[in-house]
Amino acid sequence: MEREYQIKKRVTDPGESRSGIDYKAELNEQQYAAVSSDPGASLVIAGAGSGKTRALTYRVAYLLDQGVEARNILLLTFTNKASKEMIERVTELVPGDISDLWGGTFHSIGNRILRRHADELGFNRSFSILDRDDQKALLKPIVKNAAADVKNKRFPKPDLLLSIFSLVLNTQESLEDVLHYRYEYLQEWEHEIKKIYETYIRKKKETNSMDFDDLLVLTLELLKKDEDILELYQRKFKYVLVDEYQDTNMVQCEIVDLLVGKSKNLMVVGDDAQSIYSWRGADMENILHFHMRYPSAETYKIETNYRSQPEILELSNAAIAANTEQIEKKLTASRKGGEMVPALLALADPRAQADFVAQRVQELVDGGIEEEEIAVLYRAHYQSMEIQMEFTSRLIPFQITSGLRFFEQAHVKDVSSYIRFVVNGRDEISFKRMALMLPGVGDASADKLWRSWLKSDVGSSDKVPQSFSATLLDLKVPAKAKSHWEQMCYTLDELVISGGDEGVFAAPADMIYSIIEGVYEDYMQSAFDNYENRKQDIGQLQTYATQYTDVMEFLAQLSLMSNVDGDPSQKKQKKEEQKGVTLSSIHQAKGLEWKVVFIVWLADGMFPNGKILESEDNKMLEEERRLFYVALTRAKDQLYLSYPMMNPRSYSGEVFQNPSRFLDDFPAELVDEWKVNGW
DNA sequence: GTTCGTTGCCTTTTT
DNA sequence: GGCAACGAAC
Repeated sequence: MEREYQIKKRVTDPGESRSGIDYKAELNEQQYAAVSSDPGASLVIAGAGSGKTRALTYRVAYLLDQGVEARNILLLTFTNKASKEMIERVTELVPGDISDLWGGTFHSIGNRILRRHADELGFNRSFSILDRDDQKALLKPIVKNAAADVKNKRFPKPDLLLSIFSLVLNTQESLEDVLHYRYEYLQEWEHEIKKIYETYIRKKKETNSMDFDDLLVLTLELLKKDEDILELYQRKFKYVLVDEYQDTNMVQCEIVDLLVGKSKNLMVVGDDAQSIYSWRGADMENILHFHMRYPSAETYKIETNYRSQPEILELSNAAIAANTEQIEKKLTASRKGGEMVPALLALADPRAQADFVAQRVQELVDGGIEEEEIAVLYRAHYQSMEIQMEFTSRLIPFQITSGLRFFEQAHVKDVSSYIRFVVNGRDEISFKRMALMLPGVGDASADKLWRSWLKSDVGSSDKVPQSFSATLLDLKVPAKAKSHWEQMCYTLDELVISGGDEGVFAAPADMIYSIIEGVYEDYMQSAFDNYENRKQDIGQLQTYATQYTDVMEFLAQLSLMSNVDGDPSQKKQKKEEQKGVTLSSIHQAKGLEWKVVFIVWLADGMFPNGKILESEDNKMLEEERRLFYVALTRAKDQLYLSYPMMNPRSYSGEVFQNPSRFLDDFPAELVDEWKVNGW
């Protein structure tokens, strides 16, 4: 017998909120308007330091208070760090459990969706994720084998090719157009590049691997292709919120539009003045023309800056005013001024600049400012060299958001290659990485081994094998490698627990243990001079892995999480409260703030970047200026702008440098010029 | 086929 | 000044 039964939605009294938050009291008028806006589409333009994150987190709380269920909310952010922070803050705000809320970066949400439906796209659910290094490893042999002219010295390097491919995917332009409009000087190779591109795509499929761009592009493809799946997610995500909307690209924008569907309950938050990712395909048009896609959208502006001294804000506003393309808004300071006028310093050379920064930092610290409240920002990582050296010799503690991420270090990738291969038997890159660690095995032998593996019954099946050694031990390896090879095979066996007709994966942390004991410790000792440090890193990786029971989730996390966002050492760092002065690229400093900020290398050709000046592309120069704006608006109390007048190491031969043209964009009286040692 | 040493090249920003 | 690509010897 059937019986109709309905679960009724609990009705909440509109006057009383479940969390007990007094929204009107805790938010300013503009914030409140945005947070309490009606369902439907809304565009929130939130200036630097205006409490953007606050608005977004309160919006989520507000929705929950309105009776919206957590599992019906999707919160898209730009970095893992931002998503973590927001979810933590929402958890503090509302009483209920919000673990059902989907929050994360576009890439991680894409990964989550693709893991469920990869087979629809010709992939297996255990697909590997390729980082830049893996991509290069995959692409290199393709370029080598490509016909004709690739031997030519001027033929683009794999790195450049990958950037081009990435742009193609992220802008959804054709390869021909990208070459034509952005890389005119490469057009003569169009035919070869196209062939390489096609082979690269095919190879990714063959090896059951996706690169970062695929996580977006294939998600979009899936949603476009399969109406049922699209509907499933449209029904699930009744409310979609997007942070840093000014930095979304075509693909991300389309994904959002599709997911939002007919309900159109979408809130996007951003600041066009802080759009700094166009080189990654980000398109400011998305935010500038939001109302064209959502004609009924309400626009909210949040224009009170709580962060900076008025002197700093005034300077920032003046600096960005030189840009033509922007949404009109006027940021006003809520803070009182008078502490300090921003300083401008011309130093003799990079060493003198480092000297100045270090000495000033010491004075500030002696004056009672904590090191954690100070940051040194620069355009490119290599510009931090002299400062690192100076800080080190003066024993000033610092933490650096370096170019290399924790998970991208060779030894971490070595260890994970064993796991990746076991999980995804078609992962050629990982297999070869393992093989190349054996003595006497080079590219050629690795390739041979790989092909024999593929031909074997086990290797050609998508099932998880119960034993690797049963197949791999039969393969021919160079005599030198024999004993190591056997050891490796038995180690791989340990990563799988034999179950019914298919193997079952061991826990990630146990896998790492087996790998260290079985093969990697020996290898590490022979291959690296700083063996001890690396061993510690691997130990950290192992500790980190204990949080995970699902290997695939663990691997995805390794690929998607960057160092800055939250590497495994973060727990340790938290104990020490992120010790030291921060050295960071401006891109990575986005969304953060410090009491004291130094911006260094403000010389033409360094910042703005020389390549951009050469290109004479005004759009790119404007983006560069926005980057400068982002840097300026990180400062709360004190701001120091400096540049070296000479750069002896400049490889362009230009030893003397001009001050950055951005310094001409504001009236001179907005800064104090500090004269150092009579210069 | 692999490894090691030399030359010559080029330096942005990241999920 | 670092790394990739190339060429020469094991």
